Amino acid sequence: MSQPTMQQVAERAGVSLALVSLVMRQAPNVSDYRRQLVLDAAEHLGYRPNVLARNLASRRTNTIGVVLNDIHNPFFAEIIDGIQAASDEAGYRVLIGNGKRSPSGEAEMVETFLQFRVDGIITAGATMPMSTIEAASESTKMVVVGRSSRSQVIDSVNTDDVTGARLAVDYLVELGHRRIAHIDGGTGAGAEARRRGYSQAMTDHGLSAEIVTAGGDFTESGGYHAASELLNQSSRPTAIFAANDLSAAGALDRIEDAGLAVPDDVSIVGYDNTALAAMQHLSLTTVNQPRDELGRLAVGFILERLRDERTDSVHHMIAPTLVKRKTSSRLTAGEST
Amino acid sequence: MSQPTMQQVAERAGVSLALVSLVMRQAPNVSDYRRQLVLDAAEHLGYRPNVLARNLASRRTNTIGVVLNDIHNPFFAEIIDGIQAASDEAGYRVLIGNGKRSPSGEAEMVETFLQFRVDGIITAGATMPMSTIEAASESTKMVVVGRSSRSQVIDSVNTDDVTGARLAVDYLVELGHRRIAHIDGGTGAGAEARRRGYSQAMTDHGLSAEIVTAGGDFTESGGYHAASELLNQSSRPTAIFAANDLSAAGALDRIEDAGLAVPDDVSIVGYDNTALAAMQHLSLTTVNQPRDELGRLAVGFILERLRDERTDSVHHMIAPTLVKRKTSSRLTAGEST
DNA sequence: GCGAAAAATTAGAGCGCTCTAATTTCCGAT
DNA sequence: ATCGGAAATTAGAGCGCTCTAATTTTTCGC
Repeated sequence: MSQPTMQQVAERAGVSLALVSLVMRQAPNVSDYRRQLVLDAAEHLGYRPNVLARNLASRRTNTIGVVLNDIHNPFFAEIIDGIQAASDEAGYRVLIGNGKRSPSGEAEMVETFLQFRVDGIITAGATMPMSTIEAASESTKMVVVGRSSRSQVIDSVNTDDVTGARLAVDYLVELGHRRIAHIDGGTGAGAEARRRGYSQAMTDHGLSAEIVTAGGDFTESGGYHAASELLNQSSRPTAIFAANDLSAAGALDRIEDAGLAVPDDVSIVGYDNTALAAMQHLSLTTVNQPRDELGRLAVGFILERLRDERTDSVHHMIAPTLVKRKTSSRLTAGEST
Repeated sequence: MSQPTMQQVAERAGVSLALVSLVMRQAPNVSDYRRQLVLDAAEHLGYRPNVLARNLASRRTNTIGVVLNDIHNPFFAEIIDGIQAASDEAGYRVLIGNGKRSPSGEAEMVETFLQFRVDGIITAGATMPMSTIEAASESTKMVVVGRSSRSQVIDSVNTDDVTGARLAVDYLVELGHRRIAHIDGGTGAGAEARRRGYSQAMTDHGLSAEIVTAGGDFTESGGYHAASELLNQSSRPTAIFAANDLSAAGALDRIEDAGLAVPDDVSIVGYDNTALAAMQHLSLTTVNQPRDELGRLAVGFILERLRDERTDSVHHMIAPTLVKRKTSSRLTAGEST
């Protein structure tokens, strides 16, 4: 399992170690003749640069680490696309870590990436304490995606969740709904803001008495159980605004289990506009977050910092939009009873 | 951004570099007194081991890399759980790479992991040439998951796809279906075997004349388009066996778009039994692959090799099972016309 | 054909850690 | 006190690469 080293390549090519290094780093000022000698020797030996040694010596890894709160949540997986596209363009490789939906799981992945000395870390939907993230920022460039932040040191990219939640509520009210319940995201990233947007919007519409929140956790089963709770109430809601698509899907399941129809008996609005929501079979009305753009911007912020183009923190907030699909409809007479 | 080193910790603790190294590696034979001195100094300085240097010197990374064919496919994401659980137990960290559904994307991730000198690589649903994988196995321990292999050097873990496909066809035939079409997985991992199992089963049931395969690619949109193709045929199938859940979901969408009902007009069976299929709203009849077990076994194989407990290759094949849900039903008189 | 500047190549000192071998310290037994 | 072996600690040589400074070779104007 021992691999050929630069030294061996150098010997075979009859040049110095340093020249091989220059060739491997695509440096200019290497004659075509020698370059070819080196490349041939490397090829022949099956030489593969040892990134560990290279990074140790150069103090750069050309790698961006991405810590996903939950690899099973399509929202996070979709952010990866934008991250990868932007990283590819910039010549950075991306490594992914799964936080297993727990703050400690996320923190461990951050620690792993720090030990690998990655050039930057993007956390998507992080639930770990901001202090953990700020501490990490002393060692590498950190960007938080999908979680609001007013940190003086950490950059962030996210959509305006308060507005997003309002969008959902406004729309449901417009459809005639009044008993609009919310399945929240618990301690998940963005959950608090969405909860707040929901409450504010309800209050603005004079529906503060109708505010009902069931505890979810951004998972399908969480949504399922929260919906159970809502259905067991004396006056069940005619509409549910779920904090993300996954829990909206869970709620949908529960409602259908109860023999009720969506949207005829209950309207549902999700959040994120993941591929899941777009499936025509589900066709979930939801609040769109531009995942690809979120990912691209996050990479951009890291690159800016790596190039020392900026040192003060930036908080980029994107306006969400509502995507109307088939899980929402005008309140009918029968429903309101 | 410069980090404290062992040297600095040693100076602050008033001990040698070597002693700090011993403490960091949890070596025995270090007095409690000195150990505490070192730990305090490390704590105070915010010392964090440099994995690059450690790995370079020790020639081990304690890391397993996982290359997913497609991070958006829940089947692969679910395999991660088993991999992570088993790795955690063994004290290995796991890093994930996304192959972006392309052989070259996968190969690049393998190369990245090799350059990082990970101790082992698990490829899930790999579509890259076996030769690429075998080449990589000269540098690290490789395991292939979800793709059959009879390689003399690479270990593999997968379910018996031929049998799985038969299970699906047998069941549909049992329900009275004869015009059973297949949406395949194109060049995806396992696609060939499932296609073969489908054909064999159809033939065994005397239905070789009914064999119809539409080209898919393991994605939702692929399933959607393949279903279009099938619906446009003169005699449309009464049942569709899709090569995975994602394409089954796509087919479902297309069928509903056409104003047909599932399962009343067309029965659908998927493959993988991902969380997607289990969603009650979809409730997809499908062939179960034990994702968690696949992941755990894969890690186990790597560990065995790392411990030099085995050098000859192992091909572990798990028997799939059928999970009957709501997208399949007995053929009714109306359908067969 | 000569000297100076430009281009190409190389020597060598790290990067931060591990690990073997050597050294020092500690202890109980004599 | 003294000795031997076990326990604890340390010196120092790498691991495979980068990068600055120095050296050698080439190029070109006159």
